[in-house]
Amino acid sequence: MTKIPAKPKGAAVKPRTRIQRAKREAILEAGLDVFSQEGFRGATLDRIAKAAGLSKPNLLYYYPSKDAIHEALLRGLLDTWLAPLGAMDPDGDPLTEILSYVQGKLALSRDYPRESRLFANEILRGAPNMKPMLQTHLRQMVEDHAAIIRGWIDAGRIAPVDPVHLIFSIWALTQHYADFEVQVRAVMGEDHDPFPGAAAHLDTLFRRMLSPA
Amino acid sequence: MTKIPAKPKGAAVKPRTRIQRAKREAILEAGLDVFSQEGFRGATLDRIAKAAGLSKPNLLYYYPSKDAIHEALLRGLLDTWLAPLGAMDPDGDPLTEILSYVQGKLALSRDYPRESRLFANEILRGAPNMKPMLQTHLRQMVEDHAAIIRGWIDAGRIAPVDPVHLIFSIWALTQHYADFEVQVRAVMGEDHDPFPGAAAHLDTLFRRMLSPA
DNA sequence: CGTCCGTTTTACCGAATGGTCAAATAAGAC
DNA sequence: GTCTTATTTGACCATTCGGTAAAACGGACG
Repeated sequence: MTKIPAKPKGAAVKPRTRIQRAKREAILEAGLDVFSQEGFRGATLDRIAKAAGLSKPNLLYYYPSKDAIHEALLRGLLDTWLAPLGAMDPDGDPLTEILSYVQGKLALSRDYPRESRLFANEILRGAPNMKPMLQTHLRQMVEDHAAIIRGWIDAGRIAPVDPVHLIFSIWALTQHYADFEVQVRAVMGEDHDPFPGAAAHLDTLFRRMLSPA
Repeated sequence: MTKIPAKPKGAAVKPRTRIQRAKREAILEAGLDVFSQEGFRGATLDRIAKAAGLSKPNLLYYYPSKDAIHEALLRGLLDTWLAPLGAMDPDGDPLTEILSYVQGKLALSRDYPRESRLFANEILRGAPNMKPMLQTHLRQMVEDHAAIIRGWIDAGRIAPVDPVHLIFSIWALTQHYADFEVQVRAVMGEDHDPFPGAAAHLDTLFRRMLSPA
């Protein structure tokens, strides 16, 4: 890489080199581990640094503060966590659309439990860093989906339900298997994988609730 | 109160006087506030003491450590949180039994959201202080209830479902309105009370899922 | 070689935190 | 009033925490 002029000197503002990108990625990975387990206040820079294989000052060379790491992770949640929410085709078969959304969300809980717990921790604290986003972005998303669902109901294609509470139900039921994994495993046994059973159960649940009378 | 011989000198071991009981109660109340909002690590003795109207050393006179307060609160959860679980009459009408259990649990979320969030925080951290209890007490409770439900299913009195996942569903759906209250309010609007709608929705949901075919 | 520049480390700082101690202060019991 | 015991307080401590400063390192390029 040849010398680039006008290189902003405020070290590590945007990931330029592959190395920087990799280290910042490692830090986010470590931060996700620690924040999702311990919550924001419980997480320490030392633990994150150690988990990322860096010294604390070195970590702070890439991210200027603990808050910065946390906020970067929360911003990342928008992609990993809320993007799959964007998929509900008003022209598709209602039950199929909803059921596959449910299964997709359940798969997220299985494959990205740390992200789910990070989000849960943030909400539990009162969402100090996400409230504006929830009140705008998420709210809009819910309203859009609710409108679609309401359309299906009005057309008699699924049984009538409150669309907003239906969406809450999907979130609650799927995220439960990530956020309360410890409880689920304590009840079902440590070696028992709860997800296949959960997938079948949720399919049954929503199918029966929504099948038109 | 006359002199009691062999009075254990390790100050404030068990609440003897009315005053002691009141102060310990105030501390638990303050601790519930702070722990449920901030999580274990986020809660500080200073904040708890201030919320309880005491100085920090005075607080530590009644409870020997931060852990002691936290553990006392978690022990208390068994009564406030899991006791209403004890009520499912195998000889009652299945749907009525389950639906009233659901409504009872939802009322808990409405009336004791701090307890729900305290529990959620503990589970999210991996339940370091409750795991043994979950694996014994709670597991047993779930198995007992599952057996009752399975009996109802075998008798054809409700539609077949996985009883354990059914119980998880009830917990997830009801606790969601306490633990994710901020999100619910952000989506529905701050002034909108979600609980009436939730009650109706959950009644519909479980009724449709469980009504025999 | 030296120099430049991004990176890493060592040493450190001030504030916060969980907790202690001993002295001061209520609060009965007699 | 006085003795005893329970309670409260202020001063303090060791550790941890988030963060800083500056020096040392290391590779790319002339």
